Amino acid sequence: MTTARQGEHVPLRRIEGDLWEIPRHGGMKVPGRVYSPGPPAPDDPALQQVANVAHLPGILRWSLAMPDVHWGYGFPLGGVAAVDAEHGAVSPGGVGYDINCGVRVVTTRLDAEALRPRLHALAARIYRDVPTGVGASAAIPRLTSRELDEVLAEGARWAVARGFRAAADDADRCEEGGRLAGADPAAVSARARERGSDQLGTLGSGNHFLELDRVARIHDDAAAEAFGLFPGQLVVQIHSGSRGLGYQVCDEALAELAPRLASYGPDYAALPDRQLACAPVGSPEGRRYLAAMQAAANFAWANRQVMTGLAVRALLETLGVSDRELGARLLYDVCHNVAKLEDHLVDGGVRRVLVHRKGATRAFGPGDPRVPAPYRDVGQPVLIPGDMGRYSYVLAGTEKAMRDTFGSSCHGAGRLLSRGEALRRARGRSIARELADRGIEVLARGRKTLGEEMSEAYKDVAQVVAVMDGAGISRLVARLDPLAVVKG
DNA sequence: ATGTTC
Repeated sequence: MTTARQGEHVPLRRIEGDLWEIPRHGGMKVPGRVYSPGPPAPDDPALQQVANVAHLPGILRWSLAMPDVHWGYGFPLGGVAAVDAEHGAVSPGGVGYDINCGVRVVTTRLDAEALRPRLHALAARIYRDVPTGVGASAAIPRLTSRELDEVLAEGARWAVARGFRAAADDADRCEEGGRLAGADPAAVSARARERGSDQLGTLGSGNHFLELDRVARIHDDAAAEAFGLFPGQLVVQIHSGSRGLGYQVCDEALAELAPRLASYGPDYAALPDRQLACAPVGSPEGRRYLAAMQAAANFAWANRQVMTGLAVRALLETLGVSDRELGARLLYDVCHNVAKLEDHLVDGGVRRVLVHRKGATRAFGPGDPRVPAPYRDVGQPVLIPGDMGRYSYVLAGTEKAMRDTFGSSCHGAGRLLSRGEALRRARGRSIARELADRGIEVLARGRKTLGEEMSEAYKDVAQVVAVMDGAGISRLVARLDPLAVVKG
């Protein structure tokens, strides 16, 4: 039996519009499906990975790729793979190193332009209070072992209860209520715990950011109203994950699963890439990874929640406004690196599935009881960050996403240039100055991250979300333009 | 993404 391998061209045929199929071949259990503006490049290694993922034991329907697909560890970023929750395989590479990396948007009642004179002071205060960079720590006092257990079990709610919040109902406005069931703090190693204990409330590095944005355009009046968005509004956007704790959980799981892969049976032994290391969902190793991954996801939610509290406090104190005048509340919080147990309609019946979303955002449609009540007529908010020099988008999930993508959408702009190539092109330039000239204040620890993260290193996220909107997978609701960016 | 090769 042949298998899809790196370096080969994958076969592609157009299904309709921007939707393309990689027909089943070799050991693929299901076809691949790729959302792409125009024909995908057949030698794109990310497409080979889409075909590789289609070999996963228990995979259902398709191996999916969103329009921001990009080569990653084993699985592509921008990929979705749903497996049978009883007989399928769980794979750490299908989640990624940054477990529950995700995005949240906090809305306010303030007009963004009106606070321009205070913008620098505000950004500087946030930059002071939210530690940034690779090894960032000490946003709040180091967690005791007992506190860390609580964070790992309770997620966002832990931080809300300790006063880190926009409003009292923040956790209800997170996907899954800001907490994954099944999380077991005891499944998180001592080393992962050590790394996490001083990192709650820290931003991290790379594409992570905390932004002050202005609602620049409304695409859908009714949905924007349901989401509490209006033109000119100041909002806070946070993109971060589970920091060193999640990295350690992923790293240890891969180290445990990779050497055992063949022992799980012929389907596992035949996987075309060792980076697809996985285990049966019900195996001891699979269950342990799931329990640790769920705990790391809860850490990430608590992390974004603490940063929310720090940012809201900075707004209140720097602007000298009351809680009521600020009117901060969480619009929504999505994870885009996670595997989740969900019920989906498969072949005419409801089935329990484990959906791996790696660089992909849940996008549940209207009427779904898993969408918070205020948004249920519209569909869940789908938060898609762009690059720091252009814009980000708020979309809404759709019924079509439920049918065609296990309720999933894209997650961001997707890299255009490697980090190295971006740095070469940034040499001799001041990216901060270039952004300042365009009215965007950026505060970052060093020049390196700014070079790696400059606009031209990324695809235009407007083109990515246009594919999702055109295919009916998510609907455009609003565009957010950055005013001030805090980076690692 | 990541105490960026414990």
